[in-house]
Amino acid sequence: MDTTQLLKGVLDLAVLAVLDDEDGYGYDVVRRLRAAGLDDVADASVYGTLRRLFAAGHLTSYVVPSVEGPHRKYYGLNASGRAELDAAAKTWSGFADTMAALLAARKEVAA
Amino acid sequence: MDTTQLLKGVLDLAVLAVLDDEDGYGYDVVRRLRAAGLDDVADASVYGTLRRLFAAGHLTSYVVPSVEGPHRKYYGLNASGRAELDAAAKTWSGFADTMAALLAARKEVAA
DNA sequence: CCCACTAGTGCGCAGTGCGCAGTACCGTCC
DNA sequence: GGACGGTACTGCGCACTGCGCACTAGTGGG
Repeated sequence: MDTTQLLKGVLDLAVLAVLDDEDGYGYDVVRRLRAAGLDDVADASVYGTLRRLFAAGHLTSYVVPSVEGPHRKYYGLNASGRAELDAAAKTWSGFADTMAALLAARKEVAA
Repeated sequence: MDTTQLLKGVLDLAVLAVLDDEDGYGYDVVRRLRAAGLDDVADASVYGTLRRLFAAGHLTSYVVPSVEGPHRKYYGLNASGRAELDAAAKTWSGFADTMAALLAARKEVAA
């Protein structure tokens, strides 16, 4: 099974969740997601997601110069973002529950 | 949040799970998935998934004529399919757990 | 000087679910 | 007996989104 396909639609949620914890910039969000267990997220995906969420009006953005490299573009949740996070989390939970029920109903091959 | 995106990569798993329960044909699998809570799966997606899984060697197939409509193309899991189901279920569980942890870590806005 | 790490952007591709149209078989209703 | 609706499957092209890869650019080290 391809884990990158599982990310479809969920990466938004993951990024929102990470940013709700604390503002962050792309490179850092990638690290946090990896640390959280999403080992194989590609950086391009995260940057793209951030831009998409920003364009959708869910994020605020501000640039902070760095002493150890190029500037960092920080992103943070605004009200719309928090609402979106809430809604997405709810949708996800419902979906996950449905899948869990579907899997529980199958013959117990690997008990 | 778009539920159709959540299905990406998971539809295989859902179809495998449904077929593990009992052999079925496309039209029927759609109904079973809908009944299981996956309300908005499109039939074309299920047919496509079945063909893909069959092409991948995970399914057996046999045609059964029907007295109340066109023939039905039944699909069933073979050993490879069951192995795939097992692996996919495991992958999914791990992924779902990771997401759950990520969501649990966020500030409790909607306790 | 070249390389590695940090940080971001852009382009085009790939997988997969969906919409929609079409085919075909059956029973019913007018 | 022809139109219609439910059953059942196929095919085509589109949309979304994650990924690979190349590129820019700043910093510090061998």
